[in-house]
Amino acid sequence: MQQDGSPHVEAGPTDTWAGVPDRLRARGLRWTPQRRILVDVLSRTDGHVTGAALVERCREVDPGTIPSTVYRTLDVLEELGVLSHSHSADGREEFHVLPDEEHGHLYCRRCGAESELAADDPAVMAAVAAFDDERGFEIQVSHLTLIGRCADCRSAAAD
Amino acid sequence: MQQDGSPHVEAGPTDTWAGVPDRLRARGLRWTPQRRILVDVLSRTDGHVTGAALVERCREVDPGTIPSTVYRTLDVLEELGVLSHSHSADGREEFHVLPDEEHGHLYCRRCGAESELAADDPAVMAAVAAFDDERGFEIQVSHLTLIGRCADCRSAAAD
DNA sequence: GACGCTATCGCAACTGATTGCATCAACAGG
DNA sequence: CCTGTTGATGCAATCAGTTGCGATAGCGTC
Repeated sequence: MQQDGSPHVEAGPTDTWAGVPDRLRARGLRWTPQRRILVDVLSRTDGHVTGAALVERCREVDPGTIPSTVYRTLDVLEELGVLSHSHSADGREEFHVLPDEEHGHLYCRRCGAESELAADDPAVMAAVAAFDDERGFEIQVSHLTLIGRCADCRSAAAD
Repeated sequence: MQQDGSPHVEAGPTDTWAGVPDRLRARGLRWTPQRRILVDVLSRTDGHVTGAALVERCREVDPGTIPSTVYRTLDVLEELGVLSHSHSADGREEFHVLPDEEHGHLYCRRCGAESELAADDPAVMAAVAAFDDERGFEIQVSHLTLIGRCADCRSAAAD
């Protein structure tokens, strides 16, 4: 099933997940059934998911899934670089699958609207540049959650 | 004890707390012993505190303090505008006493260093201006926690 | 000063996430 | 294929914070 003769190496998302077992072993870590399930769930996930949602999705596959195992595996995978986490407006953990574009979030505290913030958004780039210039600080956009008021709510509120 | 004859109205932090009972009642809300304790603790607090720390400090005064009461009162006080909350780098709640200058936080994910970010910091102002211009979004600086790498760690790490 | 409305409290259960520890099993080496 | 090392798991306890609900009590009104 894989003798397609094509010599080039797949560098897409599929390959990212396929390489995980070996990358773990190369570090002296192990490839276990529990990790296989989580990676499987993650590979079918795009964008962001909360930790709790991942636990639940793993439980659909294996009802015996234990939360601590999931969270510990997420830590390992984050160190491996295949995902990153941030905290949503309410402080809960949110995981981002890295093959997706790195991005942060914008959250309006009045209407509750949430939108993504691409790393190449002009405002984000300006902010990143400002902190780089002024303080030499490198903002991790994937962990960025801005809380405030959106344009609609600002014009709606006179106060 | 208060006939100092001075006609001007105190507008400092002391006054902010002293006015809380009436401001609550003016909204049809109530001034209770539990709220008195929390406000007392807050008035002796400057900068930021976690919710858990506030619960503990209230317990020092009244060992019977119940967490849910504290958190609910904190919500009320936030609505009143005497404090605001944000989430620290690990997602835990952090409360800011408003009489202090509004500020955000900078957190280095490598060395763990944390520093304050004044609202009038050049980089903060540039970021706020960028989001205002580009999206009409008003960043709430008091809820701002930037995660990334500080200048020291960037130069230390070649990678 | 007593009354009644209803905001607030206390409690218990629950959610999301973390930690310590004894046990188990992945996988490298023989 | 068997064995030993040690990383990972399961479990139970714990932490931070939230929610629903019946009981209590603040405070405006009579």
